[in-house]
Amino acid sequence: MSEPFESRTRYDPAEAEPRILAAWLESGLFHPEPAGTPAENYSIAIPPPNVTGVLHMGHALNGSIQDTLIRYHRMLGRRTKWILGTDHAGIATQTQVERQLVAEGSGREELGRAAFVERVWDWRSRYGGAIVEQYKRLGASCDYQTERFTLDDDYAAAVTKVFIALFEKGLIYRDNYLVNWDPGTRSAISDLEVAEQEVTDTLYLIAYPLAEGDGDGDGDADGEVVVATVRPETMLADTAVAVNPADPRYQHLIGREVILPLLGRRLRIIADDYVKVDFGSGALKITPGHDPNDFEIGRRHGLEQISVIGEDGRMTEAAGPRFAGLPVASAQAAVIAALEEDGVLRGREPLTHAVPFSHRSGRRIEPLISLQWFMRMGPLAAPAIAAVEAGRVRFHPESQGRRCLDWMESIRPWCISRQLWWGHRLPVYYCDACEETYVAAVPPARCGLCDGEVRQDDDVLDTWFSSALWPFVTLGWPEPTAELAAFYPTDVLTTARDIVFLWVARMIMMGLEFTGEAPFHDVYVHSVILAPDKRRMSKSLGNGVDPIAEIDRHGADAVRFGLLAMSSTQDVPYSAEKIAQGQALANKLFNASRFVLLRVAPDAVPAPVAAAIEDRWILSRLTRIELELARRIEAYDFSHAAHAVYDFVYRELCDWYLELVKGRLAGEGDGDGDGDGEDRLAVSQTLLHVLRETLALAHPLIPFVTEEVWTHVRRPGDGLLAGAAFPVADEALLDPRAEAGLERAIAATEAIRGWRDEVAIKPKVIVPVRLAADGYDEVAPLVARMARLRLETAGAGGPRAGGGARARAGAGAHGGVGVDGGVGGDVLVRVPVPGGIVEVLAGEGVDLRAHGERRAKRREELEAEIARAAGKLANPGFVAKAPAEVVAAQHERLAQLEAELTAL
RNA sequence: GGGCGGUUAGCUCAGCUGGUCAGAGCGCCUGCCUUACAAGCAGGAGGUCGCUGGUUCGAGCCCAGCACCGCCCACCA
Repeated sequence: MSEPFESRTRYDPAEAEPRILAAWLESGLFHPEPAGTPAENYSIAIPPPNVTGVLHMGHALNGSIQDTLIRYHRMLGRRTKWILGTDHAGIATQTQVERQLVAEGSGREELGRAAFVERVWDWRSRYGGAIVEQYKRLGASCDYQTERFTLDDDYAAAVTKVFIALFEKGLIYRDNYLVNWDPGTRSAISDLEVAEQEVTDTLYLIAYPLAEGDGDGDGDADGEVVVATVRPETMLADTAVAVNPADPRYQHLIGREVILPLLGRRLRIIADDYVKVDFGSGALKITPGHDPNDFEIGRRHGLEQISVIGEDGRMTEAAGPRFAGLPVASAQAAVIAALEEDGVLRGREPLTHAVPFSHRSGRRIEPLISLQWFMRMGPLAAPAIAAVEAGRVRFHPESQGRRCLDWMESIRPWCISRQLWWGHRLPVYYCDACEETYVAAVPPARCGLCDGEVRQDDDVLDTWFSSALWPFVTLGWPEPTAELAAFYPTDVLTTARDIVFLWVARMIMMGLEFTGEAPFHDVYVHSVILAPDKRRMSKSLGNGVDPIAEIDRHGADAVRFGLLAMSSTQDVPYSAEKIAQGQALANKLFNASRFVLLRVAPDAVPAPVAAAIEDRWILSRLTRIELELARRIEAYDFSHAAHAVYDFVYRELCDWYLELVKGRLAGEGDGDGDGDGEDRLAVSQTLLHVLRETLALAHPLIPFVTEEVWTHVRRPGDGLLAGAAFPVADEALLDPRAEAGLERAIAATEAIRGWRDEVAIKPKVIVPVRLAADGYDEVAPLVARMARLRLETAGAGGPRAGGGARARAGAGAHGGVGVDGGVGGDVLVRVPVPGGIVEVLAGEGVDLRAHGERRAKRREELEAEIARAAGKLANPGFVAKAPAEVVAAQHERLAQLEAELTAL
């Protein structure tokens, strides 16, 4: 009713959104007081974005999904909490700050650990809040009052407690083990942070001469074994050569020795099934110190583990004086040169194979043996597997649950220590004097055995270790807080599939281990939004689309709607069209609301008043959309939910209902001349009711525009729409008869409009017709209105009271044929509509030839369809085996088609 | 090497337990500045549903094989 509606014909999100957001934040609606039980309440823990991060499309989609769920449940009256926070993101954050230091001509080593960590905190306080502000732009109704950070003191204390508990349980241990060494971050990383890439390397064939006097008794150095490798520099760490025990070429050599070129070490020839007979020469050099497979073989055969590559990416002393100190790349060249010199290089050929790369730094992984902390996962995975199998945690789609199970069932130890400074430092202390180790929250002042100094382990925990505790630590665990009691377990976890193992599986394990309950009962795994070119969005490709820029351009509702509409369970390319569709929807809703509010009496009470069939129809359709939307949201089917809202608003509400009631609102009423106050009030009440319910049901998906319009339709005492109730479908309003009637009316209207267009009748011309069709008792006037017809009664000679008054204005002025009254029974042409025909009594400029063509075409269609239906019914198999109702439906269809054909 | 998903209108995608299921948005063509919206409204054109067989009275929808495309897992130097 207020001024914007009178003047503005377009919804302006840039103007409205900040205002609405401020109102939401101020309302306190996003912050629930902890009370009630988790079963009554609804909570979601946000996947904590990296504190360094900026909002990308994945966040935007994930945020839109979570906010839709959160707002929906809040409107259902549940006490609703969306747990917000950020992740310290060890490697990512440290790298970012280090880069800054380098730019300043400094570095972390120069700063020292304490100062560096200080610097990161400083950085975080300055730039760390950016992404939270971006979530606000999206309209995310997180609990901004209780934002958490994975490195806060309380959080750190919880992490320490967990570490100690798992250590005491024997699940955390320290070991020398072959790890994925990332030369970029100069830290070990876990298997999950490694991604393989195809690389073409050179495969070198190297001859290892047989050692003398070791088997055949004649003392000759009578041969050689050729091995193949793409990493010749690692040969310096070889401790054996392996062959397949069944390989006839080598059987006689098993147990003998070869001489390692360059170093002269004697290597035993061992037999192991792992070696493939048909690959390369069938002999495999064994390097336990630098190859995962060789490491396993080495353990099986009790071989020594030699490390020739250090954590600094240079060759170690063990590589021998010629190579020690060289960077790996130069060492490779030097080794090749030396081998050639010695005449043992037997060949080289290109080999394309998969090689591990660091997800974090992009550098090629250097497998090497390192003293690290590990976590034994089997005992933790077992209860998680049971929970997923029993359906206590359900994945959507189910295939992701299967995938998660597969991973958990073959889970391996997790390397949890990282050689970084930014993170949760291990609560582990060593006494160097007596080599005692202490694992404790509070370190002993001095060693309990020898009274020596103790020092803390330098390493920090993998970021995912703390992330795994997210759903319960954010709520206050290990303290028995009110928040924990009210909101744990949470309800659903939504994410893309790339962190199902990295994060989701581990959360389930840790939740079960430390709280006895799975942290959520549903996991919704959504699409990855690809770039429009169908490749992954990436900085290096430069094909990313910035959601904030899209919000600036099209509004948050448009972006939310678009993302939800394009999402599915598989990857989807970003669709600018869907965003545009969302923007159009917001605008449509805005203008439809203007239409209502500029006409409806301010004193009208919103109430469903079924005064006419179209009222009963829209109320019935509204009820159906309410039922559908609730069903879709609860099934995590957001794409259909979005499209359902769109279709309802466009098709049913705007295209048909608003157009249908325009006349009644203008006071044409039931034709008594000067408008019908009673009917007008009824329409007003219904319109207001439908509008309010439409806003409410669309609100979880497109919160801003609905909230904006709500300010104009709300009544005294109504609060924000965000705090209003989601419409409860009133099934008493379902009205199949009204739906069938309108369905027929709409089909007839469309048929006549199509005909009009084809025979070139001017849009403004009112065409006099006689309706000779069944099923239009209640809706004939509606068809007349929408198709711009004037209904004559069969056999009558003059205009009817009902249609006459309405038709006069447009048609009379243009002098259309026969619209001056006095039309007789002469039928000009016949137009088929469902259930019969419309007899056109006269028409201005009807293109008879076009009409003829159209009729002929329709006749052809009908004949084809009749033939098909008749054919089916003539098939004895069909009649005998198909369900009776299907056969009956086919009979009815045939009858209708034939009736239409006859009428033609 | 194993597993999963996809192949439907020019483009991006819907199509539930087989029987009006051949659809939507965008794009395209035609007509309308109809007093909510011209970033709008009305109408229209456009597809042998990847290929080949099979099951069935009936198949985008089920089965088998094949061809492409994508993703995940995996220890072939």
